Amino acid sequence: MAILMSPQILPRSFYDRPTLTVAKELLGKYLLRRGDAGVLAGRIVEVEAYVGPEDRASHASRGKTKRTEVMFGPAGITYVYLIYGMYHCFNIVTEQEGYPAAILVRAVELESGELIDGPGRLCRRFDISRTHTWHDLTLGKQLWVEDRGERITARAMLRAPRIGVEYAGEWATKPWRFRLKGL
DNA sequence: AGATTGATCCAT
DNA sequence: TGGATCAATCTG
Repeated sequence: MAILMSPQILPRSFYDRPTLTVAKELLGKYLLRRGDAGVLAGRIVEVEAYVGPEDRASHASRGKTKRTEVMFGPAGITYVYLIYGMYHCFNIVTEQEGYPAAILVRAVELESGELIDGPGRLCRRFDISRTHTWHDLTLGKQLWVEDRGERITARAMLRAPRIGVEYAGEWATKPWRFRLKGL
């Protein structure tokens, strides 16, 4: 007998684990955004992990600054930054407080089937901007992530180097991008 | 391939 | 305080 699972808001304990584990498990979860027009849902289909103070691709690799201190914060909060003066990028902070790590959400699939491919396009569609940084995703208000019971196997995902971090030397080659196959 | 755009960071 | 840089996207 199948167990029907009602959507579960991901708790802090989900995010407070090794970032690569959280990144893989975020595939198939749903990003939800409540706005004036109702609730928009997107199935997360691509993410990238930024892990620890040594990761030279990570904004946190040059230490704690006003911008990056959120990456050192508690798991389950958001880090949203502006890139190239034009686009926002939405990240989820992971691991224990004091350890800088986050996951960039790069693509989602809407319930209509439309693919929102790219972090800037995602933030534009979901109306996410820097004002949402430090938002707590575990409260189910405005912005949260749900488990709807879907499980993604390792062979259903593509693993590849992260995009746009060629400056990061050996860190640029780490296969810390995860994307569902066959989109 | 080149333009766009402005917040951020550090030193020239 | 100036200038290089940038976890992207669009247009050609």
